[in-house]
Amino acid sequence: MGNKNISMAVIRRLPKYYRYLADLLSKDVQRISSKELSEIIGFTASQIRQDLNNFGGFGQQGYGYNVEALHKEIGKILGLDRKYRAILIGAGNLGQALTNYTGFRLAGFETIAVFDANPKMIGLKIRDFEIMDSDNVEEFVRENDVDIAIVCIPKNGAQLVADKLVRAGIKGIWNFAPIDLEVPSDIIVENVNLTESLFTLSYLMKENLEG
Amino acid sequence: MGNKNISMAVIRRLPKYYRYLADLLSKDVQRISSKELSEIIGFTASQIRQDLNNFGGFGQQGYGYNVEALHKEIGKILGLDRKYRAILIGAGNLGQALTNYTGFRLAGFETIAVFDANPKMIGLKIRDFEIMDSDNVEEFVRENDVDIAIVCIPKNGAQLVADKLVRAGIKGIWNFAPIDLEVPSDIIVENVNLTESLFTLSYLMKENLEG
DNA sequence: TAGATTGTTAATCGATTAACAATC
DNA sequence: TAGATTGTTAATCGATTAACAATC
Repeated sequence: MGNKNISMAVIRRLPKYYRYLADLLSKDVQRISSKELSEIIGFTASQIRQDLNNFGGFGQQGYGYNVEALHKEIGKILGLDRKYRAILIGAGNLGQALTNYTGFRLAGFETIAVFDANPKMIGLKIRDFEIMDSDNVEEFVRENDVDIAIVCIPKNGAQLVADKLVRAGIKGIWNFAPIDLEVPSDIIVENVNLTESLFTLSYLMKENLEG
Repeated sequence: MGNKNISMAVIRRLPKYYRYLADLLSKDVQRISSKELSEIIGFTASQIRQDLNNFGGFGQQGYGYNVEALHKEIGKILGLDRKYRAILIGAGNLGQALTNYTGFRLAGFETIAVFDANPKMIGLKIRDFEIMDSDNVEEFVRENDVDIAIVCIPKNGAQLVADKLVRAGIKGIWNFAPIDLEVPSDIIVENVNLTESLFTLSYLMKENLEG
């Protein structure tokens, strides 16, 4: 049962709800009204109620929301109760950082292999992973149950790797290459584009300095 | 002369225009119409014309846009012709990756110092930088001309560091800590929240699998 | 019960798209 | 000139906010 059309604007607010609810939970806050939450999270109370009601009536009139229950519900909505098997492609600086990134496991993602195209890297170890040859990634995805690929390679090779992954049956890509990958519409791509973020910062800095 | 109110939606599309125009330029394409650009970038032609006209009339009726000129103009709008002096705080995996990230210099950002709180890290070298003690960051910002700080530390210490930076007169923060920093409204904060990105991917994967 | 706060409908606002006169 | 395409105004669409009846 996929949900009726939830807009990306709503979806991208969900992790924020989850995070603020976890904070409240760690402070032993039992319940919270949309008004109180609005004050700490910075969305309007109205928006909070609208957002949550896309997924169900989690609150109670006159009471508000139970923090623990809501936190758990949003976790479920985000799919954090699931396990996804991931491979990482591109064991450069960023790739290594992500391999060691613990938030990854907390979200239910488990890295099962690491690949690189550089012969000097192949065979070296990152955490428990012996770096494998990128040439074998298609075969590996075919023969193992891989849900997502984390793509951390320069933009030149990225589309080619994406094509391989798609052929091998990958379901999602967490893409750090500064390029818009072209994939069939049933493959999920979530981009983290540091260049775009940096350019945005540059723009805002410039505007701010000029007044 | 700051621009009339440009929405964030428009601003976040600018880096994409810049990137696609660079691609066209590298393919020696001289001119392009909003319709042609729309086909490769995936925005509507109407939106492209609206977006660009926020900043000036860069096109010519009956002709379209000169690729090189437009690319250059957007670079200027993004402030890529400027120099910003940056420090990096938190020399862990991600911090090291960013220190070595070349796109950074291409955008006009120059790293001038690297800090870490871990005594075992202090004194070690990353690229040309001897890692300095985070305790000295406030003093350093005060005494040197620092425009932005790249914050790559765990969320616990992040607000405290941000407070120090603000006191010392920082103008912008590129924030990788998974927390919403509270800073005065004249300080620019650009967030890169890997956890939120990952949770979004998890949500979309789940929805996709469930149909 | 009275007070509080949700869930939900209606109103507003802003962003996107369509249309077309201006003009190269 | 005729054709193409912009710049810009108007129309549409979608997202946010306001309002309030339902109800705990």
